[in-house]
Amino acid sequence: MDLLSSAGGAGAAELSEEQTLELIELLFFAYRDFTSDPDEILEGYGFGRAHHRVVHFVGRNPGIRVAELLDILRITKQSLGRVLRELIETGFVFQKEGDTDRRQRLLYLTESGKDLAQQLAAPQIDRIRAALSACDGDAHGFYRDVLFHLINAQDRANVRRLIVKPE
Amino acid sequence: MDLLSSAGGAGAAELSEEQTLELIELLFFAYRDFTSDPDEILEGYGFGRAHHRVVHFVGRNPGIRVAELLDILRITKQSLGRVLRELIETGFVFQKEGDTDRRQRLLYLTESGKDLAQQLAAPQIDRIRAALSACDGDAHGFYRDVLFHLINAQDRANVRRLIVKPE
DNA sequence: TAAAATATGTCAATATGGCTGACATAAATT
DNA sequence: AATTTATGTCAGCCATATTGACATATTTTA
Repeated sequence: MDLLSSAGGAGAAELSEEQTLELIELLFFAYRDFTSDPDEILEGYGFGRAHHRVVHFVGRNPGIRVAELLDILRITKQSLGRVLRELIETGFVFQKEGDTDRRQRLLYLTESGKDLAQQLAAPQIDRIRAALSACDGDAHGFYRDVLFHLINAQDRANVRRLIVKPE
Repeated sequence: MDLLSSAGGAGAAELSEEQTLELIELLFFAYRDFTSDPDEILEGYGFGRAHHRVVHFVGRNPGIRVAELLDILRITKQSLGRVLRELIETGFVFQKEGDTDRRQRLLYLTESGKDLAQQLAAPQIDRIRAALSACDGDAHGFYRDVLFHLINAQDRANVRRLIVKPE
């Protein structure tokens, strides 16, 4: 084992500032291009990135409460309100009263909403698969672990619970 | 704090749609938190994320041309114009006429600009170092390679040239 | 040299997606 | 019965992006 290894990782010394800045920039460029495909599709519907996020998370979490969506997106209910109203008016999302708590407005995608979600996800899925195919070994595992640890420590448990779906 | 058991490998089969969707969501959450630290700092200056991007890329590429900055940010010159003007008026950026081409307005950070860039980068550097320390082995290399391959293929050479600095 | 292309800047109008603050309603909890 | 919670909405504001048109200076080209 390397004598200079850091405590947390398994043998990796701390990155230089230069190396870290490269990663900062790579994340910017990757995110820029990653969002560009759905952005083009959304234009055809008169929607923006905010609609994409709502459609995505409602699609992945049918029956999600408004409060939870707000916590995911970290925006105000006023901001979400407009986007949600548009998605409901145009028939991509619908609301259902909560079973146990009738104050809740549980959110679901309509069939059109599911189609849209799939259409938006497709190019991103392709892009990720292509990127991982171009990398060696367990790139998937490492990529996933690094992203996970970039999330605020106090939010990681919530995120894991949210994204990992039981079979 | 491991997320999932990882069983990838070289020449591994394509990721399932479910696995890919998890990566899509992780990128969203990682980016959300990654940008939150500088966002707070920027507020104190009355700046936004657009100012951050300009300060960052001018700081990393002293003497960058406006056209190249536009290509990096993928925004219109009108959008850049306002942000750039504010940064110049407040003394964080200055322009210099190009040596060979006097139409060019080469961009540089002032000392205040360098301070600001460093201040904005610091929490992101810390966050990346902490994330990589929490991961095994060559997480850095894999993370870097995946991000690189998420970039549009036709842009990768440009990005590499831009982010890798000669010693 | 004149014409065209390039690098940059700016004015005006518009759209999206955030924000704060205030207030309202219905339903659950205390 | 009073309070809290979950949600919605009105109004106004701000930041950041857009398109289109036009201006200026400079370089390149025919």
